[in-house]
Amino acid sequence: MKKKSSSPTMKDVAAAAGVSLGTVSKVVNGAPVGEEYAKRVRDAIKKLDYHVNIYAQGLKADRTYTVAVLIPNTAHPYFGALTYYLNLALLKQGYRMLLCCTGFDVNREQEYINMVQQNKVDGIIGLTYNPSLEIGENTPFVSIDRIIAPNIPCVASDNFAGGNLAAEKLAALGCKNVCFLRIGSDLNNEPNKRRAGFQNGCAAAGLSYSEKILHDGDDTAQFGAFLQEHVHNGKLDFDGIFCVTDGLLYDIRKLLCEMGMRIPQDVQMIGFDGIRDFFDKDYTCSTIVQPAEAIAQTCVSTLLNRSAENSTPSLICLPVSYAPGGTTRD
Amino acid sequence: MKKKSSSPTMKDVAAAAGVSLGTVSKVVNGAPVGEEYAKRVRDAIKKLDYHVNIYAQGLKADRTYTVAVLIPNTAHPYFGALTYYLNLALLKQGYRMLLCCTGFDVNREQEYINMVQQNKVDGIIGLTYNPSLEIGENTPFVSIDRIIAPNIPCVASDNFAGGNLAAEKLAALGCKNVCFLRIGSDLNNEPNKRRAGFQNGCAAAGLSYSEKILHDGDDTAQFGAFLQEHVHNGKLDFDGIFCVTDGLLYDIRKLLCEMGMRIPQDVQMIGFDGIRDFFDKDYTCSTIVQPAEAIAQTCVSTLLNRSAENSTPSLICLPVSYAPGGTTRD
DNA sequence: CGACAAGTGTGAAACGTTACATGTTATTTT
DNA sequence: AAAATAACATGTAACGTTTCACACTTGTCG
Repeated sequence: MKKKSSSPTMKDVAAAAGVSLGTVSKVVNGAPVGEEYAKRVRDAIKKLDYHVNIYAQGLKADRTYTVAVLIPNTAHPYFGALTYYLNLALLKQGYRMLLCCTGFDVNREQEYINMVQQNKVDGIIGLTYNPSLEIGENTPFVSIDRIIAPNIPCVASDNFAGGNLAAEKLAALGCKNVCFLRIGSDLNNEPNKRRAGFQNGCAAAGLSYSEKILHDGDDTAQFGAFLQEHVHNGKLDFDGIFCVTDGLLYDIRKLLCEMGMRIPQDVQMIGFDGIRDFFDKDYTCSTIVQPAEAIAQTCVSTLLNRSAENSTPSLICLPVSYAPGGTTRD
Repeated sequence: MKKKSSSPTMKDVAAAAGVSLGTVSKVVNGAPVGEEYAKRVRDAIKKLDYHVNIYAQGLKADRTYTVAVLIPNTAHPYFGALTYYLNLALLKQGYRMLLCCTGFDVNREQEYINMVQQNKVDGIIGLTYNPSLEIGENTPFVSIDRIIAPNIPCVASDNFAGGNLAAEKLAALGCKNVCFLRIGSDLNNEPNKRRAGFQNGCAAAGLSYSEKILHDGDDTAQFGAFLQEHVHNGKLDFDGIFCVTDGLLYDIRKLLCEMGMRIPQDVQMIGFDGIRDFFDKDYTCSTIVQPAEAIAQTCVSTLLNRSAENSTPSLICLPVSYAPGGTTRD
């Protein structure tokens, strides 16, 4: 017995419409076909509920309508949001998304890239940390937040402007002594420009600047020790803190609360990312908002148009904005 | 000029090893091959850096090593974590993951299912809300948190036990008057058993029980109004609150803080899901922890072994646990 | 009126793999 | 020692598309 559930093929459509295989293919792919034939084919397609087999298509045409997305971990709200918007933008363009979570593991990043290249995806969008990633010439790649090579487009929000904006806001909110906190890799990636932007803004506004920077693998308890050192007469030396991400802000907020500091009464805090609550409504802290949806859309359009215009800029910066979220007095 | 970058094919390997195409195929697929030949083939594969073309394989073998995952929105921490662990579990089994974010849209759920079925994925893992989902007979499906049909396995954590555990913990922490808060669809899905479990636990521990339940689309401000009604002489009627998810807990906590209530001094709160902080270390609130990693692994193993043993139970419940996270006095 | 071009349908040959029927050895049985 | 039987390599026919050379129809022009 023949498989009942097997989908109809182009051959079936051709037979039903009384035309040849090639004609059906042309109709499916929008090649010029006489109206009378085209109609017969379209009717047959509808009647049989025919859909092209992407594996046959991919084999023949080297075109798979599939894009691989490399992201560290979807469990992090910002990366999760980025993934969601990438999925949406790809869907809108008729592309499927192969998700590859790298878990911040530089080896897994490379393994995934090798894997998806053999799988002949149409392109890769990656937020990676491997400083010496090897990407095949034949697979279009768009990078997020990290400049990998001159010929690989990088999409990021304007991190320098964001850092600058945080300083301006803290100054406008009455802060005098501010502090920058960061943890993360020391790569020369875009988010690390937040610090320079913040320093620039502090200098312009005449704010007193301090900082504490930890690296991957450092014990975050060092932030607690640092903050303790800066308490005098029960008061914190800083009246404003800029955290490199909202995630870090949560942790620092917890530490400060345990130290008896009130937020925003005693210290005002600004984070970076723009993470929102469960209902996607309010921001969970005062924050510099990255335009996640715009970043995702830009990645997708850059990737899909890459071959079209070969004058793609190597860095595309998208504007950030400020949103109050309870950790500042506005 | 021929495409330089095109990958080597089985034919190239066969030529390099001096054997036939079929022999290479056997080696690749683990069929019995003479050791001498096998070695020649393995060497050639390594030398040419050959990898099978999954599109040719999928076309011929109807086996694609790809699983589609339907999830509402990866931007939500719990769904994001589930996605991450699913990705990991699938990778470990050699499967690729096609991500399909449905945005809680029942129509998109159905569209995605239709799409991935035509794309001949090997199976689907879905956390869906459409009460009348149509799933083709030929595509294995494993459902999360929702019983769709008797022949479709459902993986969920033990929601009833979790609700019960929340009541036990609140009682042990000294609560007398507790309240259950929920918002969401009214589907007969597994998470909705949290309420019954909590009621059961309250009755067993002699706690006074109240509840406020909102439905999809309701204005969450109603929770604020409800809580305001239950303030007498500046004190809240409840000394313990069980929120149906951690996400809801965050919002309620924010409301209570704005009302001047201190947590956990005035009210103790327990959520459900087990969302952790940015560094995957601490819990962000006291919570009933769903074993996200175990759920993901169970989904994958159930899906991949489904045809093997056709005696798969229709509901697989995984144990939950309690974790303090600052919103209770422990 | 014959030739030529433009437009468009047709059939066959790929794409890289797997499966199955054949061949070819090497090994065992009587 | 001849025959039967393993064991395993080979070649070929699919799988469902796309593409390309070719054929056929029309219409146009000298």
